[in-house]
Amino acid sequence: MEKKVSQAVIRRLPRYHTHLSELKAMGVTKISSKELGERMGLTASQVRQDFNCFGGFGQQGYGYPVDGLIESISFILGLDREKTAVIVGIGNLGRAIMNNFSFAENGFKLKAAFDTDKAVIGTTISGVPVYDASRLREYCLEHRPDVGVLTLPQKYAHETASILCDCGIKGIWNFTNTDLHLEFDTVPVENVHFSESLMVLSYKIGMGEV
Amino acid sequence: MEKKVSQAVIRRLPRYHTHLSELKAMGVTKISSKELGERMGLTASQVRQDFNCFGGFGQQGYGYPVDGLIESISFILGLDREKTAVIVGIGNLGRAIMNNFSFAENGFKLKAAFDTDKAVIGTTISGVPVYDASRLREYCLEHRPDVGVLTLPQKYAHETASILCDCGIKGIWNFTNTDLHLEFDTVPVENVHFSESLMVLSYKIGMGEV
DNA sequence: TAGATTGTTAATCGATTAACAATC
DNA sequence: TAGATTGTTAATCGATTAACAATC
Repeated sequence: MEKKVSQAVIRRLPRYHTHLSELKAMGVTKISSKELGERMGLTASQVRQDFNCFGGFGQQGYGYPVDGLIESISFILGLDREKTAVIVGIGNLGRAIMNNFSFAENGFKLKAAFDTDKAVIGTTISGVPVYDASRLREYCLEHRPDVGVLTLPQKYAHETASILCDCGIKGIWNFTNTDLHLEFDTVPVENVHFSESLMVLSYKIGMGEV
Repeated sequence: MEKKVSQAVIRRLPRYHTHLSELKAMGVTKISSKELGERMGLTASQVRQDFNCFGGFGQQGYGYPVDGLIESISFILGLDREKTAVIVGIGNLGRAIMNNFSFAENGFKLKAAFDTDKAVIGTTISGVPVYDASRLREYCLEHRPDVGVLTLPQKYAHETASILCDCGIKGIWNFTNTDLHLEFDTVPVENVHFSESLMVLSYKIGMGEV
């Protein structure tokens, strides 16, 4: 937080977090920028530059404490703060996320799900109640969730995002294969676009590039 | 293909493809770098630089033909080539991808699925046969799929990736929340890490940044 | 022709890498 | 102390933006 942290660094922070957590699970307590860099495919220099964005945490001659680093990164990313979320669209993907994804690991609590299918409305999935999608606005105005997860068909993405924004949502996690950015540009959107990812893989295969 | 295309450009190509396809569906046949840039949140200059990586396609005074651009990008990304894939792990996520994701739109044909659950082995999901995971190596050696999709539990990710690489897989589409890059660095890996994405959103929310 | 917009070169900006003194 | 590794500055590299002549 001391210095300005660039987008490029922010995008790497989750990877550091994942790798450091893995190291911690293996019982590693200290690591050098060189070792960590090798593990992640970064230069030692870059690792040190990145970590220095949020204050020197290393010890000259020894390296960085794994635990301290994880805590630091968690703080920067806001993983240690309690946040709430709702999910809209309980098809296969929505269900997959509700059943398998650990919101808790990132400090999120999934409070409610919404769908239009009468068969699921009123039920509970992984302990989360499913409501009628027509009640989304009402619910959000009352409970003020922080994040909306969009796992619904693309054609409903914009109107739903619009409702969420109206209700003061703080961020949108967008799984529909369309860009929301510009229409609602005061609300941060994080996209998970399967299709774009597979297109990049298609390119990499063709070129034999890594 | 004429000039070297940088990683940054490649990452933008799928977005151009998506936006141009949307425009085409709306009946737009020509677009200027300025308009397209505004739509996507890029400068006109950047759009022109990007397109010029693979040969000038615009017409001075008029703009770019939407169709020609889509074709060009499809060619660069290799979307027009027929590719095959297998998916390993038919939990909620695997099933979601099999049922909802259009491999065909990206030129892929999903040929087989693998799982360890006796209840699904021998069945068919969205027209794709499900085989016993123990037969993965045998299948791949015989059919030589281009891409392996990993939607299985993290702890099996590495051994499975290892088998796929042994069998000459050309690329891995990795949905497990772990990095495969370095262990198999001759095979391109494209990661879809939900957790990393949500962490970035968590950061954006905290900072109020877009 | 006049207006618009590209293709392309030059200028700027930012991110990565290298180097090294500070210090544990 | 000697060895190792950080913190940090300087150098390099690459990507984005600006500018403008070419031309449809």
